[in-house]
Amino acid sequence: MVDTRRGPRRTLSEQAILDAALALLAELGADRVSIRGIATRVGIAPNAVYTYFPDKAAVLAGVAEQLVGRVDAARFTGPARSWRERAHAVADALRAELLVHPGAVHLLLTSPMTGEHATTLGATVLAIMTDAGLDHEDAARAAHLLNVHVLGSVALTTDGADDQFRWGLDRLLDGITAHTP
Amino acid sequence: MVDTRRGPRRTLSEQAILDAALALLAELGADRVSIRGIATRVGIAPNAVYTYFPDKAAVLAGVAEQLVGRVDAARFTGPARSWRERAHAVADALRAELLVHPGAVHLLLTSPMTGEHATTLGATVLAIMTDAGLDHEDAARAAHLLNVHVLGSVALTTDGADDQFRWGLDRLLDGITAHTP
DNA sequence: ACCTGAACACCGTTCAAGT
DNA sequence: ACCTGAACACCGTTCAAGT
Repeated sequence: MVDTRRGPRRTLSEQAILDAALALLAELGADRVSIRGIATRVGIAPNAVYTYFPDKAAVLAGVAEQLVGRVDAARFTGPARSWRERAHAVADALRAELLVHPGAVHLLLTSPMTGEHATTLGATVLAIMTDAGLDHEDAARAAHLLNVHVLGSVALTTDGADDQFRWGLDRLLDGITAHTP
Repeated sequence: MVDTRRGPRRTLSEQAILDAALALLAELGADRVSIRGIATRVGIAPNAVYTYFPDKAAVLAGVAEQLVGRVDAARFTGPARSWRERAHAVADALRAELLVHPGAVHLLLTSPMTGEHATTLGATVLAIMTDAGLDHEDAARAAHLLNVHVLGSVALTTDGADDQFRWGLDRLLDGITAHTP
């Protein structure tokens, strides 16, 4: 029994679209996330998706935002732990989030991350690097470097490879430490 | 005047397919490289491409191989320059190659790099890291780390951002240096 | 082996129209 | 504003058949 009535049903929202996209991502992988698949899942015609998002890229950007939003940035603020411990922790948390969604990395590597969650997480990492003793400019570069390492590592390794990730992260943080005054 | 005859024409090869794919990549971007587009460009029916490659993924893997083959690995071997200079040089060369082909990075991040060119370039970077004084296991990790940095940086930055790339690379090499006995 | 023609099962997106 | 139906311009891939 498919509802074929037209007009608002007041049962949908942007979030419902994103939830469907995330479910598709988890079940079928990144290359199988389609507008038509999302539409079927939420029970509307394919083109009705365009009521909520301007195009597919916007949907995928929303999914990416959703994913980075799942890592709780607040856990890595404040001087309770050393900057290095916190850097390790954010990197691990983001990586773990990406590993559970196969192909999700490519979304983050493609979509320009300008959303709210991405911004706050970026600010958190920036604060960590500032705590490390870097000036504003270097802190921004270090934050970007950490991001590159996390996303690059996940994208480039098929299996787990925890060891290689952590080894690289430690070299990277050593290099940053050596650069502080 | 389109040739509609069937049978071998002896005018095509795997290389011709890859050349067409590379041209499409340069002209239209990565998401516009299609089997049908390649077929049109070389003047055959779309399905005739499957005579040369088993599927699209194989074509894209071939393109990725072609691209890494363009960086001349031999230029970075031997003890003429220090390991650090050579590490800088390979990283720059690979990055430069990826920057001229928009979207090419995603090919390297997606296709498993098992080709001949990829293998020799990997061996070259491994040798550089061995020259740095690392044992076999750490040299492999350092080589992978460099790869992650180059591909991650290119994928994650829209504009040039030479500065950020080099800064990160220097931190990374500092960290590796500090880890040598 | 190398090719064509036709088809299958998909895509993203647009347009006109209904509520 | 939110939705449907139909269409447009594409995809990758397979199958049968011709040379």
